[in-house]
Amino acid sequence: MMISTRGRYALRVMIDLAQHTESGYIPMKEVALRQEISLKYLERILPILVKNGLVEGVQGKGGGYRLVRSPKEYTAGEILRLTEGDLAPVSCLSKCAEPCPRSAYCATLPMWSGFFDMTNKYFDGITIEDLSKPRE
Amino acid sequence: MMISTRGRYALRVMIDLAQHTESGYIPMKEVALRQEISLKYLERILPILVKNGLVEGVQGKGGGYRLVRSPKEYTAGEILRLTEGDLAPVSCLSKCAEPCPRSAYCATLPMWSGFFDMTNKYFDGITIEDLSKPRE
DNA sequence: TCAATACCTACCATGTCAATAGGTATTTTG
DNA sequence: CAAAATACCTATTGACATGGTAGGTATTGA
Repeated sequence: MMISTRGRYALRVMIDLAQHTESGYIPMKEVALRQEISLKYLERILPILVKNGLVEGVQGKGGGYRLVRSPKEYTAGEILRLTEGDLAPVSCLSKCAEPCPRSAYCATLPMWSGFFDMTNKYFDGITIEDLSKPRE
Repeated sequence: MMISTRGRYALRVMIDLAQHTESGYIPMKEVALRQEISLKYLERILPILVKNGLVEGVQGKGGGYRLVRSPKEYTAGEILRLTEGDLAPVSCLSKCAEPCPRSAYCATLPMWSGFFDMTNKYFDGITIEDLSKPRE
């Protein structure tokens, strides 16, 4: 299990916002209802997206959230890396890991690195616009 | 983080056994020393490999473990799926998950499925023989 | 003034991970 | 036969992450 609900919910919120861009600011209450996700939990995820400049939040009546860029300018990779920390398949490749003394001769490290690269490329090749379209 | 130490250690044990096939049965004590892994922890991982027929274990003095196939006939994918359960990136794709009621219209499911397939193909394309060779 | 909203912090229950502890069963060897 | 070496088994533990919930405060529009 690599992607937790935090990253998955963040993606679904972004998709939901993309599907309602013309409606101005969207309250999370609506998104929570549509997506069947606890509002309280979403309220803990959204600040990550706000602080990193992916969405804009406006308080008060009539407030809510909206995307600050066009949906095609967000990649799934960007959103997942923010909410999940990173997409490293093993701890030694995580950005916050201390350097492994075995790395110079580790037989499996190239395999993990290759997978890591592939993972980032895969998710960076998918935009919120792609995900917002109805499925064929 | 997708792959835990269990899967990583299992791979390293298999590689170590592959690098010492000519020596008959290899005691885990030796592998633990070479790989700098706790013997007690390895002893909890090996039964998984034995029960699934990947390695053979012989008790008693002079005993140990050995591969039952040629190193090129094991894939990293096979070993990881055994020790990690499966390689599903999200819970809804895990084999032991109850069916998700949103699957028919979930906007992100195809992305996760595509990644799941890619993951399995990547690790199924790497054999223990590949990993046993010295790095270039 | 009130309602609706974002935003904030603390808390909690559950499960997994990574390992340790302390054995038993089996086999070879002296 | 005794001892050593090995696989094999089960219970326990501490740390941590996950997936929330609870209970607020701050801000804004009507």
